[in-house]
Amino acid sequence: MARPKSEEKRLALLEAATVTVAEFGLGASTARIAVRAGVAEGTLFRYFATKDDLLNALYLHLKQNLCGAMMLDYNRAGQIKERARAVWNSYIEWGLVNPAANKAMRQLAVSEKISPATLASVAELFPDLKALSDACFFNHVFITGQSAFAEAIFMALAQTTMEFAARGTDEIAAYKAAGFDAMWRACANEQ
Amino acid sequence: MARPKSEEKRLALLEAATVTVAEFGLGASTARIAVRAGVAEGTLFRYFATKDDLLNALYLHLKQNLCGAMMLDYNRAGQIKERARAVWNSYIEWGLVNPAANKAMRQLAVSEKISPATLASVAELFPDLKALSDACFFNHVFITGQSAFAEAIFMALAQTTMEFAARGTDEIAAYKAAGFDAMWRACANEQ
Amino acid sequence: MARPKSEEKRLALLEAATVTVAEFGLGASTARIAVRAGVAEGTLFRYFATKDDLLNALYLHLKQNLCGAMMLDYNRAGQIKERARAVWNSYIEWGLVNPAANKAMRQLAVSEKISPATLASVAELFPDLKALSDACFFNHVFITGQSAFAEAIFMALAQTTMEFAARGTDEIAAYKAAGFDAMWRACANEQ
Amino acid sequence: MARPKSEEKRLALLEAATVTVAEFGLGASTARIAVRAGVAEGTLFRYFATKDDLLNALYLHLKQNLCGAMMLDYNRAGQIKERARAVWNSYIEWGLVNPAANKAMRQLAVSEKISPATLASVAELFPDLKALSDACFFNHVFITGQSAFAEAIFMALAQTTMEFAARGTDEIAAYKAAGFDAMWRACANEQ
DNA sequence: AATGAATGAGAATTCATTCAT
DNA sequence: AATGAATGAATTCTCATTCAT
Repeated sequence: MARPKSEEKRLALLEAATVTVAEFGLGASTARIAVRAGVAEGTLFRYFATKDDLLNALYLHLKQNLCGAMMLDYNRAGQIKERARAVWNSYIEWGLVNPAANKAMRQLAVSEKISPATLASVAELFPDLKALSDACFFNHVFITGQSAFAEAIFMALAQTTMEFAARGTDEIAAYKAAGFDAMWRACANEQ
Repeated sequence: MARPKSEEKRLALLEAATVTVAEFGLGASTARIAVRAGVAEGTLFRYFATKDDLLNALYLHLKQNLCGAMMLDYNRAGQIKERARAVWNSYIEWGLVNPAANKAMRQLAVSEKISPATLASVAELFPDLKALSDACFFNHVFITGQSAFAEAIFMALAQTTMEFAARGTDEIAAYKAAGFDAMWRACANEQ
Repeated sequence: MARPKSEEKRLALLEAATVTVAEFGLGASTARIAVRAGVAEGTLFRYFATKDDLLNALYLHLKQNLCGAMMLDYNRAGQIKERARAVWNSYIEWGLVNPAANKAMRQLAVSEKISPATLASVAELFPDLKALSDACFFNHVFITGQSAFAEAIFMALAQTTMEFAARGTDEIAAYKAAGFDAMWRACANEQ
Repeated sequence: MARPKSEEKRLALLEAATVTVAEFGLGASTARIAVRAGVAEGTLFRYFATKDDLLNALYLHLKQNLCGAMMLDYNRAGQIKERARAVWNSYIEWGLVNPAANKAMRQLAVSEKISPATLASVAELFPDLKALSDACFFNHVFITGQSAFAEAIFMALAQTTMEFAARGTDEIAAYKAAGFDAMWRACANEQ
């Protein structure tokens, strides 16, 4: 092989896309992304055939990052509520530490650009999370036993909490706790 | 600028912008919006100096619509929980009846286009809603007594409920009720 | 109406496209064509929605020009052979006077860009020409009575003649006559 | 440049260029040609320094193929008319059997890409053909005795015949014969 | 006041060619 | 010798905005 395609460049492009999309929205130009990644514009298209491909790859990448962060402190043997709290806290912290990633992810989530295939890949990330939500909460949220609604509530509340926590550094811990309590009251079986 | 001649055209432009933004995202071109509104390309700019002005006006317009819908059945003399439920139901229904408006509103909400001035105007809409949230719930959500966090939770849960309710016509009522209960558990003082 | 779309600009664009395509082939860029026409590049696309549309319009335009030239001296009352010769001479002369047009036309003819609709429009140009070919020659060329083959031979020989005539100014008349004789021998009923 | 290693690859590239140019025109990308030839993008440029070089080599290659085919059945001892008919038939059949080659050749012929050197090389191909045309026909076509004009007429009529013959499989023989007769009437001394 | 023609700065994407491996 | 990653100029087309009518 002549030269292997560089994983480093791929990551640089995804990273550049993250901050550029966070700053300019989905209208962020491939030119700007390429410059920020330190590669030629043509190079971007060797790694991602179209801008939409890049955006889909970016969404998956960010979700992977997020889920990875959420599972870092995860203790399978812990109490259910404490496991949930650990995941919750990791989520909030990830968002605070990676504001651009979080912002880009939200832009992508409401856009029409994410393909069903990407959504399917995302859904398969970290089955532990799914097991957690199935196992420990949400039964009374919705009768059919499907936890998708409860999961969505979890995400929505976490997102809201994150936004408020991001405003003032002092109150982060307070928002984190209050948000978790609200989520727990809203969703959990056992109070 | 002097008051533009035709309020009717202004509304036609906002309506056209709603469906066009819902369909194409914020990249929707002014030409397309103008065509859909039945006016010439240049005419749009007699009503809104720039595209950003149009988007800001659109956001305010949609929020006004939504808030108006939420207050329609509002009975100031009712029980607190029933008042909250009425507002909740109105919100969900508005989203289901106006999917394009809801979608456009969400796109605008996560974009960078909405100015602080617009956000301030939106915040002042319908003080009754603020009073309701201040008066009746949420005290235990957050210590400082500011209800902004609780309001945001209300909106986030309503939005989530709407998305699920929109999927199947059968389960609308079930989602509406389950979502309200979750919100009430999460936020209200008195269960 | 604000301003009527200028026929003058349309013609300038077609003229510019003619010489630019003659010089650079079908790869001639829209930027170059617009500059040569003295309009902004964006303007080109207000007159022709796509480059292909422009090329189709150009083909039709050139064929109209050519056919117009061929019919200029046409005397419906003349002898058949003299009518044929007049058309032949007009064709050759048009090609010599408008080498860029002739060259562009040939490029377009062998390309895949010309749509069936354009070909149909071209076929309807100047029914007199069709009548001439039907009426006066070619019966013995092909048995089925369809004159398309004979017409194609006519065009092919004229094109060939034109190329040779274009080389030296002295021999134009000689080539014109020799070419016509060859064509007449090849195609006509009555010698 | 030293002789490149693999004649096989050179031919694969020319073959790939033939079908790719037939399909996409002269805009066919070198990358596509390389892929079709089963070699890497860069490899193409080890065999042909530039795309134009490739196109020139392709033109010469196709002409050689065609001329080779035309001379296959050539019987130097035969009757003049029969020799001419054999060449004619071989030409038509080559075009029908190799439509991509024929199409690519025509695109190249009208393009600006073919250099005088290539044209000169082509002109020297198969002196037998030249001898045939000198010897046997065309004297009355043009006074100067140069047979280039007659040759061009031969080619033009053959091309036209080929196009019509390619349309319907039934009438191939009929077109072949009718085309030859027309050519013979147009060009030959002795009827 | 309304129109829509005109604009030129970008937009995404392609491509011939080079060069490190 | 062969590869294919990298490049950046060029391409077609879009678009917000202006301005003559």
